[in-house]
Formats: sequence, structure tokens, C-alpha cells
Amino acid sequence: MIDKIKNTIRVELESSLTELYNQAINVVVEEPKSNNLGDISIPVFSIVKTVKKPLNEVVDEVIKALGKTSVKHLFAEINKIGGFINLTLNRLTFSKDVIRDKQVIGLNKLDFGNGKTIVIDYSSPNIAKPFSVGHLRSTIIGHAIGNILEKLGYKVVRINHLGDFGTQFGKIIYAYLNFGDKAKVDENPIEELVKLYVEFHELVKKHPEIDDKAREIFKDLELGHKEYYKLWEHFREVSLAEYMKVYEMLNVHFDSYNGEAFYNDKMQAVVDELTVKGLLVKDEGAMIVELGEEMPPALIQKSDGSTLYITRDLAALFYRKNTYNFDEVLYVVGNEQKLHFEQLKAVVKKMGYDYYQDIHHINFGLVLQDGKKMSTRKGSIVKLDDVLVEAVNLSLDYINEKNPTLANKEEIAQKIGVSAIIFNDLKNHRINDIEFNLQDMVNFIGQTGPYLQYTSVRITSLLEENEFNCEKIDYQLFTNDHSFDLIKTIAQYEEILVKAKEEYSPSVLAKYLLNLATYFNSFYAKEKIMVEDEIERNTKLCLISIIRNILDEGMNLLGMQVIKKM
RNA sequence: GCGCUCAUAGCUCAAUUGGAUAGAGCGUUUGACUACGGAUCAAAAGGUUUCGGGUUCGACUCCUGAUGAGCGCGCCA
Repeated sequence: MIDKIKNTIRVELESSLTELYNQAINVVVEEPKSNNLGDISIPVFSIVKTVKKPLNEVVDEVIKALGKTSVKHLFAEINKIGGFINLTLNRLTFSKDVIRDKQVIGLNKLDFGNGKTIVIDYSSPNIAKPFSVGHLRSTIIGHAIGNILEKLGYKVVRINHLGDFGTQFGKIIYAYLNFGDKAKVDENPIEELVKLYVEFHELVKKHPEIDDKAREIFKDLELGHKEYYKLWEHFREVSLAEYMKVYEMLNVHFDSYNGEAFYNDKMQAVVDELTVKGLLVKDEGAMIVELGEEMPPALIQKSDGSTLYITRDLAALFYRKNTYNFDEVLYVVGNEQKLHFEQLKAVVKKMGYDYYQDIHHINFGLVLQDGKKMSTRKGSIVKLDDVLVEAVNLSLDYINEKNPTLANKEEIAQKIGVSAIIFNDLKNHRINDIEFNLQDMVNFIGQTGPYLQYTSVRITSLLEENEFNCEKIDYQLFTNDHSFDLIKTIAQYEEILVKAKEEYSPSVLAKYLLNLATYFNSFYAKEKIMVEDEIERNTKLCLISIIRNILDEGMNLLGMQVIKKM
């Protein structure tokens, strides 16, 4: 709402000042750092520079122009301090507008997306490998972005592009056939398969020739070798069953589980098209697409004829464009694959499809351990189960300490623990690397998931026992500082969602929710809600109900669980 | 070697994308429930924004050099 006002001021000022000075004027409208300076401010330095007139004169002329804008009635004061013009909102009118506007929050999708389709590729774990904390990031970030997009009115297609193909299967099958133990693998599939994978890499150091064997096996698998195919199918099945447990716990779902293998029969078409368009070049036995000086070439086909990662990604992209006719496609994949997606876009551009511009790599920082990337090959992977179990146990400890008589303790501990992990991941911008630190992940005090849940619970317990009616309220009560902070924050909600979309970063929403909760808790410490006076009580209940609606919806969008007691 | 990303309080992160006195949480110290949930609130201490140089009314933000860290760089995904 404030953004709307700012925008109106900017547009109207620009047009009237451009007319006044007879040259193009750019106006900057922003919010001052500290609240006591006002609600909206306009620095005029750049205008002074373009029109080359004394600062004071320009300030007065801008103020005069402000008086003619369509939003002038919203302001109680206009002050000039140096080169800044500070506007103070009329708190009474603004509060009325906000409260009336926000009572229906959570019921409506916004029309920002206008029904456009966005395909989002996230989670995408590698079959026969444990679900790592790295994949957890992709899952959490992708899920939250998907939710936010849906709320904004986009049609979202969620795809789990399983890593169920590639030379790794040659390695695993080789290891399984040569030194695997069938009974052990059946009993504890993922763990045993990883052991085999790690053992294989140990063995390669002494016997480099088995790498070629593995590649051969994969090549045969690609061509439909029966025994290998059966093994592959089995590995895929047991792995997916494990992942589904995680998805259930996180409450994450997908529209499609088509992984890399799904595109096995769609790759020749890609190779053919590249050939027809004259983009494919033979180099050291392999087929590549040259991408100029800035980028290394894209390797499309190995010298033995089998395909590579980027070939499958191209096939997948074309399939998705044909099937869903997306307006944008998002890949929620770690930072280390940046070059890969730049190459992907470059190849698509060279093929003459201008939707290369709609491909976005939503990169995120690595999960580091002792400052280094984790690697399955070295066996240094942290299992997700351990993390979640730890978080749930800890929240159960908290409940036993703080609220031992609570019903359904285990269920609530589950919701708190899992949500804490989710929030911890989303609260910072996704581009930051994170050092894996269990203690940080399960911290329940301060800027955390439980803080948001606790705030919501506090409000819920007040609302459940009391009736209220947002028609009978006294807007004058919103004009003190600690109430108006809340009104202004409430007013920002939709703008925050739009910003989260523009940056593809759920952290924008996460930080906003913390901010809202903090203002509420501060308000709560200063004001008694259940007062005698009916109008005042009603007014406060109405305000906090709107706050809770936003908190709850915001938490759900992030993928967190809302609870009523804790 | 080349490319990309990053460097802000002891720690984890913000800073309206070039604006005013660089803000939060954790940790440390102190204070607050006979009013509704203390997983909370209030306050204090803590900074040459890694280091030079430049651009301009104004730089944490842009350019340039250095240092340090991470990631990537043809037959893995």
C-alpha cells in the first residue's frame, strides 16, 4: 500500500516537474531510515543537479507540486530537512484504509501473476544417494517459491527432476555385481548403495580402468540391457520410497516425478536438431556446441555416443515447453552449477528460441562442513533424518520444560522441529553459503521459526476465547507509535510477496514475518488487550486477528506448520 | 592458470538496489509477569563496512588494484 502511494507520488511529480522545468526529471521516492523522520521521503539532490537551480528553491517547488498530487490528502505533515522532503502520513485515514483492506487476507489469491505458468524444478535428489542437507535446501526453497507464486496468482507446475540416470549407475551396478551383498542392499538400500559408490571410488584410485567398465555398463543400460535395467529400476524404487518419507514430513508435493531417465528416448531428437542447425562440432571424438570466448563449449555427446547432463536438460526443457507452455522455468539448483545453466541458456539461444530469456537458475549457496563442500564420493554427507530427529527431540524437551501438560506433545514437537529447520534455511538470502551447524539449525530463541509460531499461538489463545467485530472499532487507537508500526507493516504484505517473487527469495517474506512478529510482541508488552471498554477491546482484537492471519498465511507459504498451542 | 561469487559487531545476517545517525538476532551484562503464554519484552556494551586508490552533492553499495575464502573450468551430475 505504501509502495502504491510512493509510486503515485513519483509518477505525478515526474510529470508535473518535467513540465515545470521543461526537461526530463527523475524523482526518487523512498522511506526514511528512522521512523521519526516521517513515513515517506524525497531526496531532491538529483533534481537540483539536472535543473541547476539553488537547492532551497527546488525544495519549495517540489513541495508545491506535491500539493497538487492525487494523494496529498493522505499526509498530515510535510517537512524539509536539508535536501530531503519528509512526508508524514495521516495516521487515522491510513489506518482505516489498511484495516478495511486487510480483513480478507488469506482468502484470496492475488492477480499479480495473471494466470501465467511457471515451471519450477526443485529437490531433484540423486537416486541411490542419501537425501542430503544440500537437497533439503533445494526442496525447501523451491517449495516456498512455488507457494508464493501460487499466492500471487501464477499457475505453478512443480517438477522433481530425479537424478535417476547417468554414469553413476554404471559405477553402482559395477560395484554391486562385483562386490555387493544382495541381502544387505535389500535390507538397507540407500546406505549400502552409498557404501558401494564410495568403495568404487576408492578402488578407482588403484585401478583406473574400472572407470571405463562403469561407463560401458551405463552405455549398455542406456541401450536397454535387461539385467542392468532391472537393477536400475529396483534401485530407483527403493530410493524413491525413502525420499517420499522426507517429503511427507516436510509436507512437500510435486506434479511430476519425471527424472532424467524419462528423457532417455527424447535425446536423439535434440542431437538431430543441433545437427540440422549446424551447431554440433566433433572435437576429440566428442560432439560439442561451441559457445564463443566467454564460455567453455557444451559437451552434448561422449565419444562413445552416450549423452550427458546438458543433453538431458535440453530434452527436458523442450518437453516442458511443449507440455506446459511455460512463461518462465525455474531451476532451484546449487551455486556450483552456475556455468551449466549459463551454457544451457546459451545453447537454447543459439538454437534460435528466444525463450532462453525465461530460464532462471535459482542458485543457492552450498552447505559447507568445516568450510568445504560436502561430497558423497568422499562419504562426507550428513543425513537428513539425523537433523530432523534432533530438531524434533529438542522441541519435545522444550515442551516438557515449558508446558508439560500439553496434549499431543509429539505431534506438536514434530511441527515445531521441522518448521524450525525450514525457517532457519529460508531466513537468509539463498545465495549465502551456510556452514552446517546443528546447533544453529535447532536454535529456538530469537529470529527463529518457533518465535513466529509462538507469536501466532499467543494471538490465537486470545482470539479463541473472545468474540470481536471489525465493524465496531475506534481507529484513533491506531495512531500511537507502537500501533501504527503494526498498521504500516500490515500494509506492506502484498508488496513483500511481489518483492519475494522478483528476487526469487523467500527470505524477503521470512524477514518480513519476523519484523511483524517483533512489532506485535512489543505492542503486546505495552498494551493490555482484554480491557473493560468494549470498543477498545474490539479494536485491539481486530488488529491482532489481522496480524495472525498474515503470520499464519506467511508461515504456510514458507512451508512451515501453524499450531494453536505449544 | 582462467572464470564466477563473496568479505559488514565476538558469531549468524540486514541495510529501501547510490541517500540522512550502518540495523537486528545469538552470545555478554542488567532490568520486567497478583494484565491476557517469560520460547516474550525493555536497556547497555560491541563498527576505520578486509586493505589501498578512484568516480560525485553523497559510497557498505559503482569502477580499479591488492589480500583472503568458496565454487566452477570436455567425455560426473
